[in-house]
Amino acid sequence: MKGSAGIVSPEQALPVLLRGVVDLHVQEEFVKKLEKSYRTQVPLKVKAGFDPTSPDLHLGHFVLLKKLRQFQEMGHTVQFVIGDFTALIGDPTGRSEIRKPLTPEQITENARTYAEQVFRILLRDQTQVVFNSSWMNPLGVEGLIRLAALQTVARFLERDDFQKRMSERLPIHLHELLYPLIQGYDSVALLSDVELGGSDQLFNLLVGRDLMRQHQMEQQVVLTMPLLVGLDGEKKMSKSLRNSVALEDAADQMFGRLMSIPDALMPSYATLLTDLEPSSLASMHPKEAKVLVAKSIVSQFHGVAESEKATETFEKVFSRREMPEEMPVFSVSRGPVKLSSVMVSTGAAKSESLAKQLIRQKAVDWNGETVMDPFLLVFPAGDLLKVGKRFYCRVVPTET
RNA sequence: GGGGAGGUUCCCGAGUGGACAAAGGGAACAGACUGUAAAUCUGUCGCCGGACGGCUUCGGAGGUUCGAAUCCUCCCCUCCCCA
Repeated sequence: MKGSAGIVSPEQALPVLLRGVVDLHVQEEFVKKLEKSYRTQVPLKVKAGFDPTSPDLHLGHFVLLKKLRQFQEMGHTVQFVIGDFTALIGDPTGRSEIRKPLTPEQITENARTYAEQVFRILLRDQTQVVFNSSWMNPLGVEGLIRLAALQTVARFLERDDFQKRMSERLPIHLHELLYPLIQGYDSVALLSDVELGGSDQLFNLLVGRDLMRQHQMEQQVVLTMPLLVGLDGEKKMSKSLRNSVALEDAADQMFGRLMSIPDALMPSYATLLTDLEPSSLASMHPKEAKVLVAKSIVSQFHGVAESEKATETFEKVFSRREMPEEMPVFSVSRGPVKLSSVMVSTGAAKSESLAKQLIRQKAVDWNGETVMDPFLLVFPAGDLLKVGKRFYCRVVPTET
């Protein structure tokens, strides 16, 4: 399935490439580009930008990455833009948050970890990683002003996140208006054929089209993907809302977190994160369907074997409430020690007060028995500690 | 530049001299029930401690008070109207 086996025909490519897509501007142009590319066997340049604002990518990003990967499998090239320049601004899309500017060190560091994570999914030889500072810096103030002259304030304020902020009397900073301009200019600099983004990016992406036209270039086709709803079932997935699943998560953890999504999320997860047919899942028991989806997602990151194993562990630990086969081992002073302090040193609780609180809530098991005494003293010798539903470990005395 | 409104704990949002670590809601965490779903019920929810108590919070810095989130002064930030 992978590799540069040439460009695939539009008939074959379209159903895959359009799966899950929200907006497509403009269908005819897209088909035309695909046809031309097929005819000439020159890959399309498919751009997607990422702000190096947070170092951890999650499944929300994966929606886009997966789509990019599909383009690659159809023979096209990805332009992976790291918005190191744009990061100075922070995308105003969405909320009222005003982002703090990142230091250059943070940006470089984030960009580096990005690459690591991204190439779990994207094909290296069909990916061009670029930093937008490399053309934004040379542009200079004068260039920026010329760019700004191409768009109007009315148009930039018309987008509904700004409208909303205005009606809620929240600040809009001048530089935020510049954001779409810069993102759009990336497309000019890169001569992109297609730009992909979240559906909330539509405005930014369309500005790209506009700027290209104003630069007498062939306009990019714009394609948006839905925003993945987070584990809470309400808000979009984001790390700061703590409703996300990180691409770096271990198989077990990833599987478990996916099993906790509300049923209502299933169809969209299936469509956007797997190649499963959502309609075929509808007739299944919701839990079975969820297992299938979770397994399929996990296998894309950890392989089939690992995802099978994660499924089994999950069934064992949570459905049958048995102990997992593998668990971390911590060594602690040989005792007598307060259980509460053991909990702190194993990371099960942040402080002894909190640990005792958990004990009072009957959340702590020591060797399979619920602990009732917050002041229990223990003599660790390979004992089993369980805190809450998820924390398991074995505690051994330190050697010396 | 002029006039008005406002900045409270993770978020929203009460509180206008003591009973305030600060109502209420949300989020989060834990327990019951389950399919680690949803819904529901219960508990916890600034930090620390063998729980009495101690320490740090209400934009910032000072001040007045026995005592301030609440009063005064200066500063910073935001919103609205006018120019």
